Amino acid sequence: MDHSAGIELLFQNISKRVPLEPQDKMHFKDLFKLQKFDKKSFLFNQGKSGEWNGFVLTGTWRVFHCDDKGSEHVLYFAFPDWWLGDMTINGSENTAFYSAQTLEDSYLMIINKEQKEQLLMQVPALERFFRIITERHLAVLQKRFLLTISTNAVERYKELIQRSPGIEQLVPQHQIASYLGILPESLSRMKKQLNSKD
Amino acid sequence: MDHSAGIELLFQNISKRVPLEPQDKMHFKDLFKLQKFDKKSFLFNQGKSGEWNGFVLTGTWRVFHCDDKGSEHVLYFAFPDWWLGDMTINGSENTAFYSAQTLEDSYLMIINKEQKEQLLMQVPALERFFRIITERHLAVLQKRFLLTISTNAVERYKELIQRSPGIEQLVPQHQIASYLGILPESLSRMKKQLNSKD
DNA sequence: CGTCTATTTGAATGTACTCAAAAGCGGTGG
DNA sequence: CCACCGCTTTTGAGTACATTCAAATAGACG
Repeated sequence: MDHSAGIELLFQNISKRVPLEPQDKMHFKDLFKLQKFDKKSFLFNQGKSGEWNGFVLTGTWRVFHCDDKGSEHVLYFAFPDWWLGDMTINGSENTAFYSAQTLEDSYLMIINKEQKEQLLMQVPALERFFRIITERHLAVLQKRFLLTISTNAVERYKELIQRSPGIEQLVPQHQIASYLGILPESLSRMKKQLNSKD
Repeated sequence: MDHSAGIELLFQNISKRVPLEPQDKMHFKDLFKLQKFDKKSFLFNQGKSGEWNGFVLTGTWRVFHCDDKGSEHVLYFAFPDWWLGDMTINGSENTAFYSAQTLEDSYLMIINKEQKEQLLMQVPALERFFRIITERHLAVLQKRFLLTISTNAVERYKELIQRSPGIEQLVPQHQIASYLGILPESLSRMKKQLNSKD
């Protein structure tokens, strides 16, 4: 994986939503950096600066928040071709509310938040792109939220493995439990129940 | 309340996030329509077209989804100076996933989704505006989601009345229960408990 | 005043949590 | 190659929180 291959994947990802002119591509060619992340390293870290956004080239990531009681809650997983970012308004302090950690060695295209802001000013197509994908993220989370308050963990588990088949090969079970909003013990019991019904 | 007063409020709302040129204002002056909604009427309706976005001038709204079992779940309430819209990707069918209903007589500035898309193309500042407020909505929902999976209903109730003091005077209790993701009976019991502890 | 809806109260049930401990699994060093 | 360590998953018993179903009370609106 090298820089120009990463830029090309990034370009393809954006082109799925908005048309990009060659001069637009020139603009972000230099602003995005390729970076390798070792397993278990962080792109941003709760309570710290959180000034980087990333586009996943390879590897699986988890974005999570650690609450006052010390429990971690997975907000989402990110796979190749996904975007990673913390868009928190964390009061006056400008610290991240979430942490992003790789589950395995990973390559990202990363960009500084300030530079991203500048880039969006210069390239209206990108502003449009991020408006569109943010709307999609919001729509997805709205449905997940409704699913969470209207059904039990069994339904949420079924929905997840249907929506993301193969996720159980990529992500350890206790983190899937965290994503579903339940404890690892509960997920284990649940799966036992489901298997016994075959 | 007349059209130019509505446009003025809308202009002020947008100006809080992005600078607007006089010619930008000219652009949407005619695209936004003032409309009065009687109590209990809808801006968009689950399963139907859902082609209107709105900006609340007066009145309180609820946006909710009705699940397969027939239960309604409040996604959010909207007050004056808030935006209303359904941004669902509902598969191939282009129908709304949510309904928006007024709790009282209300005035909105409304715009057709197609016209809005055109407007965003023409006015980059507006594209930027909607990117920013969508990010904020996402950030708010992320926190609400985490609160929902990490705490019990008492904590969520306390958080709500702290964040929106006076909401209990505007919204009936069973709809607050729905927003919290619990049944009206549970909220009633909860409040009794809380009162007995004073 | 009567009807319709919202709220309260009660008893029984279900779902997931807590605390505790055992079993499984993967990686590392001897 | 095996033994050990740390981490993940499983299992168990008891508990907390919110639901279900049912009925009574209170409030709002015409």
